[in-house]
Amino acid sequence: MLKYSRQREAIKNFLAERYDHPTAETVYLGIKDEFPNISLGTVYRNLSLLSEIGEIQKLSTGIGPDRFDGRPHPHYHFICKDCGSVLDLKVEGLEHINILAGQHFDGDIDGHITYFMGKCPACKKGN
Amino acid sequence: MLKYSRQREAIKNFLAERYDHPTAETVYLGIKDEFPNISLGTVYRNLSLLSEIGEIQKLSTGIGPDRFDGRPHPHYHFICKDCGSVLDLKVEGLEHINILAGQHFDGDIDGHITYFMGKCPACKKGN
DNA sequence: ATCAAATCAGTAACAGTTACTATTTTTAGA
DNA sequence: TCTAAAAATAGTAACTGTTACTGATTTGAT
Repeated sequence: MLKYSRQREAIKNFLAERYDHPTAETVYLGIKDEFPNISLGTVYRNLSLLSEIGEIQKLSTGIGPDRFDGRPHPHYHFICKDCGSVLDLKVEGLEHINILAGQHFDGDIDGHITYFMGKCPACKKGN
Repeated sequence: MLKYSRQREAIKNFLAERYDHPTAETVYLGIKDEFPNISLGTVYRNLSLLSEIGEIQKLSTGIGPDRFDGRPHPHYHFICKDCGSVLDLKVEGLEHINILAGQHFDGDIDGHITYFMGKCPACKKGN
Protein backbone atom coordinates (compact mmCIF):
# COMPACT_ATOMS: atom_id res chain seq x y z
CA MET A 1 0.00 0.00 0.00
CA LEU A 2 2.88 2.32 -0.65
CA LYS A 3 1.33 5.74 -0.77
CA TYR A 4 3.33 8.80 -1.60
CA SER A 5 3.71 11.87 0.48
CA ARG A 6 2.08 14.91 -1.03
CA GLN A 7 5.42 16.40 -1.94
CA ARG A 8 6.64 13.23 -3.58
CA GLU A 9 3.43 12.92 -5.53
CA ALA A 10 3.72 16.50 -6.71
CA ILE A 11 7.31 15.97 -7.84
CA LYS A 12 6.33 12.89 -9.77
CA ASN A 13 3.39 14.65 -11.38
CA PHE A 14 5.48 17.66 -12.26
CA LEU A 15 7.88 15.44 -14.15
CA ALA A 16 5.09 13.45 -15.75
CA GLU A 17 3.73 16.46 -17.56
CA ARG A 18 7.03 17.78 -18.83
CA TYR A 19 9.14 16.60 -21.70
CA ASP A 20 12.20 18.80 -21.28
CA HIS A 21 14.02 16.74 -18.64
CA PRO A 22 14.22 19.41 -15.97
CA THR A 23 16.91 19.71 -13.35
CA ALA A 24 16.31 19.41 -9.61
CA GLU A 25 16.39 23.19 -9.40
CA THR A 26 13.67 23.50 -12.03
CA VAL A 27 11.52 20.93 -10.27
CA TYR A 28 12.02 22.81 -7.03
CA LEU A 29 10.93 26.11 -8.55
CA GLY A 30 7.98 24.50 -10.31
CA ILE A 31 6.75 22.78 -7.17
CA LYS A 32 6.96 25.97 -5.16
CA ASP A 33 3.61 27.16 -6.50
CA GLU A 34 1.92 24.32 -4.71
CA PHE A 35 4.31 24.01 -1.77
CA PRO A 36 5.65 27.49 -1.11
CA ASN A 37 8.14 26.35 1.48
CA ILE A 38 9.23 23.03 0.11
CA SER A 39 12.90 22.42 0.64
CA LEU A 40 15.44 21.80 -2.08
CA GLY A 41 16.64 18.88 -0.01
CA THR A 42 13.21 17.32 -0.19
CA VAL A 43 13.26 17.62 -3.94
CA TYR A 44 16.66 15.96 -4.20
CA ARG A 45 15.72 13.24 -1.76
CA ASN A 46 12.54 12.37 -3.61
CA LEU A 47 14.13 12.54 -7.02
CA SER A 48 16.75 10.07 -5.84
CA LEU A 49 14.15 7.85 -4.28
CA LEU A 50 11.86 7.89 -7.30
CA SER A 51 14.70 7.06 -9.66
CA GLU A 52 15.91 4.27 -7.38
CA ILE A 53 12.55 2.56 -7.45
CA GLY A 54 12.31 3.12 -11.17
CA GLU A 55 9.46 5.60 -11.30
CA ILE A 56 11.58 8.18 -13.05
CA GLN A 57 14.99 8.28 -14.71
CA LYS A 58 18.00 10.27 -13.67
CA LEU A 59 20.09 11.57 -16.57
CA SER A 60 23.71 12.38 -15.80
CA THR A 61 24.82 13.96 -19.02
CA GLY A 62 28.14 15.24 -17.76
CA ILE A 63 27.14 18.69 -18.89
CA GLY A 64 25.76 20.70 -16.01
CA PRO A 65 23.47 19.30 -13.34
CA ASP A 66 21.60 16.03 -13.49
CA ARG A 67 18.29 16.01 -15.28
CA PHE A 68 15.19 13.95 -14.67
CA ASP A 69 12.85 12.14 -16.98
CA GLY A 70 9.34 11.36 -15.81
CA ARG A 71 8.95 8.44 -18.17
CA PRO A 72 10.58 5.35 -16.72
CA HIS A 73 10.40 3.05 -19.74
CA PRO A 74 13.72 2.73 -21.54
CA HIS A 75 14.35 5.14 -24.37
CA TYR A 76 17.24 7.13 -25.72
CA HIS A 77 18.22 10.74 -25.34
CA PHE A 78 19.76 13.38 -27.50
CA ILE A 79 21.85 16.31 -26.29
CA CYS A 80 22.14 19.40 -28.45
CA LYS A 81 25.70 20.66 -28.56
CA ASP A 82 24.49 24.14 -29.39
CA CYS A 83 21.72 24.87 -26.92
CA GLY A 84 22.21 22.07 -24.40
CA SER A 85 18.65 20.86 -24.57
CA VAL A 86 17.93 17.20 -23.92
CA LEU A 87 15.35 15.49 -26.09
CA ASP A 88 13.75 12.07 -26.08
CA LEU A 89 14.73 9.87 -28.96
CA LYS A 90 13.07 6.78 -30.33
CA VAL A 91 15.69 4.45 -31.73
CA GLU A 92 14.92 1.03 -33.07
CA GLY A 93 17.35 -1.75 -33.73
CA LEU A 94 19.64 -1.35 -30.76
CA GLU A 95 18.22 -4.22 -28.78
CA HIS A 96 21.23 -6.40 -29.44
CA ILE A 97 24.04 -4.06 -28.56
CA ASN A 98 24.62 -5.40 -25.07
CA ILE A 99 25.27 -8.79 -26.63
CA LEU A 100 27.43 -7.20 -29.27
CA ALA A 101 29.46 -5.45 -26.61
CA GLY A 102 29.87 -8.66 -24.67
CA GLN A 103 31.34 -10.46 -27.66
CA HIS A 104 34.95 -9.85 -26.68
CA PHE A 105 34.40 -9.25 -23.01
CA ASP A 106 34.74 -11.63 -20.14
CA GLY A 107 32.27 -10.01 -17.75
CA ASP A 108 28.50 -9.68 -17.83
CA ILE A 109 26.87 -6.80 -19.65
CA ASP A 110 23.29 -6.13 -18.73
CA GLY A 111 22.71 -2.55 -19.75
CA HIS A 112 23.98 0.58 -21.36
CA ILE A 113 23.50 4.30 -21.25
CA THR A 114 23.72 6.20 -24.51
CA TYR A 115 23.49 9.87 -25.26
CA PHE A 116 23.36 10.90 -28.87
CA MET A 117 24.82 14.29 -29.67
CA GLY A 118 24.51 16.85 -32.41
CA LYS A 119 22.31 19.71 -33.42
CA CYS A 120 18.67 19.74 -32.41
CA PRO A 121 15.92 20.55 -34.93
CA ALA A 122 15.48 24.09 -33.61
CA CYS A 123 19.19 24.93 -33.74
CA LYS A 124 19.51 23.27 -37.14
CA LYS A 125 16.99 25.57 -38.75
CA GLY A 126 18.90 28.54 -37.30
CA ASN A 127 17.63 28.93 -33.77
CA MET B 1 55.16 24.67 -32.92
CA LEU B 2 52.88 24.00 -30.02
CA LYS B 3 55.13 22.67 -27.33
CA TYR B 4 53.77 21.52 -24.02
CA SER B 5 54.72 22.79 -20.65
CA ARG B 6 56.57 20.24 -18.59
CA GLN B 7 53.57 19.73 -16.36
CA ARG B 8 51.21 19.25 -19.28
CA GLU B 9 53.57 16.77 -20.87
CA ALA B 10 53.84 14.84 -17.62
CA ILE B 11 50.06 14.69 -17.25
CA LYS B 12 49.67 13.40 -20.78
CA ASN B 13 52.39 10.80 -20.27
CA PHE B 14 50.92 9.70 -16.98
CA LEU B 15 47.62 9.00 -18.69
CA ALA B 16 49.28 7.35 -21.66
CA GLU B 17 50.75 4.61 -19.56
CA ARG B 18 47.64 3.82 -17.57
CA TYR B 19 44.58 1.85 -18.54
CA ASP B 20 42.40 2.38 -15.50
CA HIS B 21 40.97 5.78 -16.43
CA PRO B 22 42.16 7.70 -13.40
CA THR B 23 40.47 10.70 -11.85
CA ALA B 24 41.98 14.17 -11.65
CA GLU B 25 42.89 13.45 -8.06
CA THR B 26 44.76 10.30 -9.03
CA VAL B 27 46.62 12.11 -11.77
CA TYR B 28 47.52 14.81 -9.29
CA LEU B 29 48.92 12.34 -6.79
CA GLY B 30 50.78 10.42 -9.47
CA ILE B 31 52.38 13.53 -10.91
CA LYS B 32 53.52 14.70 -7.50
CA ASP B 33 56.54 12.41 -7.61
CA GLU B 34 57.94 14.41 -10.46
CA PHE B 35 56.46 17.79 -9.52
CA PRO B 36 56.21 17.86 -5.74
CA ASN B 37 54.37 21.13 -5.64
CA ILE B 38 52.18 20.90 -8.68
CA SER B 39 48.75 22.37 -8.07
CA LEU B 40 45.49 20.50 -8.39
CA GLY B 41 44.26 23.46 -10.42
CA THR B 42 47.05 22.91 -12.91
CA VAL B 43 46.00 19.30 -13.27
CA TYR B 44 42.39 20.20 -13.87
CA ARG B 45 43.30 22.97 -16.28
CA ASN B 46 45.52 20.73 -18.37
CA LEU B 47 43.13 17.83 -18.32
CA SER B 48 40.42 20.13 -19.66
CA LEU B 49 42.74 21.56 -22.24
CA LEU B 50 44.02 18.21 -23.42
CA SER B 51 40.54 16.82 -23.76
CA GLU B 52 39.37 19.90 -25.62
CA ILE B 53 42.09 19.51 -28.24
CA GLY B 54 41.39 15.80 -28.42
CA GLU B 55 44.61 14.44 -26.96
CA ILE B 56 42.74 12.64 -24.21
CA GLN B 57 39.13 11.80 -23.41
CA LYS B 58 37.09 12.93 -20.46
CA LEU B 59 34.65 10.36 -19.14
CA SER B 60 31.69 11.67 -17.18
CA THR B 61 30.14 8.51 -15.93
CA GLY B 62 27.71 10.15 -13.54
CA ILE B 63 29.15 8.02 -10.77
CA GLY B 64 31.73 9.92 -8.80
CA PRO B 65 34.28 12.27 -10.31
CA ASP B 66 35.19 12.51 -13.96
CA ARG B 67 37.76 10.08 -15.27
CA PHE B 68 40.31 10.49 -18.01
CA ASP B 69 41.40 8.22 -20.81
CA GLY B 70 44.82 8.74 -22.37
CA ARG B 71 43.82 7.15 -25.65
CA PRO B 72 41.97 9.63 -27.80
CA HIS B 73 40.75 7.29 -30.55
CA PRO B 74 37.08 6.41 -30.19
CA HIS B 75 36.29 3.29 -28.24
CA TYR B 76 33.69 2.17 -25.75
CA HIS B 77 33.72 1.87 -22.01
CA PHE B 78 32.31 -0.47 -19.45
CA ILE B 79 31.39 0.43 -15.88
CA CYS B 80 31.24 -2.30 -13.26
CA LYS B 81 28.19 -1.89 -11.06
CA ASP B 82 29.90 -3.82 -8.29
CA CYS B 83 33.34 -2.29 -7.98
CA GLY B 84 32.96 0.88 -10.02
CA SER B 85 35.94 0.22 -12.23
CA VAL B 86 35.91 1.57 -15.77
CA LEU B 87 37.30 -0.65 -18.51
CA ASP B 88 37.98 -0.15 -22.19
CA LEU B 89 35.73 -2.12 -24.47
CA LYS B 90 36.19 -3.05 -28.09
CA VAL B 91 32.79 -3.21 -29.77
CA GLU B 92 32.33 -3.83 -33.45
CA GLY B 93 29.23 -3.24 -35.47
CA LEU B 94 28.04 -0.02 -33.92
CA GLU B 95 29.27 2.24 -36.69
CA HIS B 96 25.77 2.83 -37.99
CA ILE B 97 23.97 3.75 -34.82
CA ASN B 98 24.14 7.51 -35.33
CA ILE B 99 22.31 7.01 -38.60
CA LEU B 100 19.89 4.63 -36.94
CA ALA B 101 19.19 7.19 -34.24
CA GLY B 102 18.63 9.91 -36.81
CA GLN B 103 15.98 7.87 -38.60
CA HIS B 104 13.06 9.50 -36.83
CA PHE B 105 14.79 12.68 -35.80
CA ASP B 106 14.77 16.04 -37.44
CA GLY B 107 18.11 17.32 -36.22
CA ASP B 108 21.68 16.27 -36.97
CA ILE B 109 23.32 13.47 -35.04
CA ASP B 110 27.08 13.34 -35.28
CA GLY B 111 28.12 11.36 -32.25
CA HIS B 112 27.19 9.38 -29.21
CA ILE B 113 28.51 8.49 -25.81
CA THR B 114 27.81 5.01 -24.53
CA TYR B 115 28.65 3.34 -21.27
CA PHE B 116 27.98 -0.34 -20.97
CA MET B 117 27.19 -1.58 -17.50
CA GLY B 118 27.30 -4.87 -15.66
CA LYS B 119 29.74 -7.03 -13.79
CA CYS B 120 33.42 -6.91 -14.65
CA PRO B 121 35.46 -10.10 -15.13
CA ALA B 122 37.07 -9.81 -11.69
CA CYS B 123 33.77 -9.31 -9.86
CA LYS B 124 32.12 -12.03 -11.92
CA LYS B 125 34.54 -14.68 -10.76
CA GLY B 126 33.83 -13.64 -7.18
CA ASN B 127 36.16 -10.71 -6.50
C1' DA C 1 -6.40 9.28 20.64
C1' DT C 2 -1.82 7.56 20.83
C1' DC C 3 2.49 6.25 19.54
C1' DA C 4 6.03 5.02 16.15
C1' DA C 5 7.68 5.60 11.68
C1' DA C 6 8.17 8.40 7.87
C1' DT C 7 8.82 12.68 5.99
C1' DC C 8 9.45 17.26 6.22
C1' DA C 9 11.87 22.28 6.14
C1' DG C 10 15.83 24.47 6.94
C1' DT C 11 20.48 24.60 6.93
C1' DA C 12 25.15 23.11 7.25
C1' DA C 13 28.55 20.44 5.18
C1' DC C 14 30.66 18.24 1.45
C1' DA C 15 32.88 16.87 -3.21
C1' DG C 16 34.37 18.12 -7.37
C1' DT C 17 35.64 21.71 -10.12
C1' DT C 18 36.58 26.40 -11.71
C1' DA C 19 38.25 31.12 -11.14
C1' DC C 20 41.36 34.43 -9.39
C1' DT C 21 45.94 36.51 -8.30
C1' DA C 22 50.48 37.26 -7.95
C1' DT C 23 54.69 34.94 -9.39
C1' DT C 24 57.50 32.19 -12.37
C1' DT C 25 58.62 30.16 -16.72
C1' DT C 26 58.78 30.09 -21.52
C1' DT C 27 59.02 32.03 -26.09
C1' DA C 28 60.29 35.00 -29.76
C1' DG C 29 62.70 38.86 -31.51
C1' DA C 30 66.44 42.18 -31.73
C1' DT D 1 72.35 36.72 -25.08
C1' DC D 2 69.18 40.07 -23.40
C1' DT D 3 64.60 41.64 -23.04
C1' DA D 4 59.81 42.17 -23.26
C1' DA D 5 55.47 39.85 -23.96
C1' DA D 6 52.86 35.80 -23.53
C1' DA D 7 51.83 31.64 -21.32
C1' DA D 8 51.67 28.79 -17.56
C1' DT D 9 52.24 28.08 -12.84
C1' DA D 10 51.21 27.40 -7.48
C1' DG D 11 48.29 28.45 -4.11
C1' DT D 12 43.99 29.51 -2.63
C1' DA D 13 39.33 31.23 -2.65
C1' DA D 14 34.98 30.69 -4.51
C1' DC D 15 31.42 28.29 -6.73
C1' DT D 16 27.95 24.55 -8.11
C1' DG D 17 25.48 20.65 -7.38
C1' DT D 18 24.37 17.47 -4.06
C1' DT D 19 24.06 15.07 0.38
C1' DA D 20 23.70 14.84 5.40
C1' DC D 21 22.08 16.44 9.63
C1' DT D 22 18.58 18.20 13.05
C1' DG D 23 14.60 19.06 15.25
C1' DA D 24 9.69 19.71 14.03
C1' DT D 25 5.63 17.97 11.61
C1' DT D 26 2.85 14.70 9.36
C1' DT D 27 1.22 10.21 8.55
C1' DG D 28 -0.42 5.44 9.47
C1' DA D 29 -1.67 1.70 12.31
C1' DT D 30 -3.46 0.26 16.33
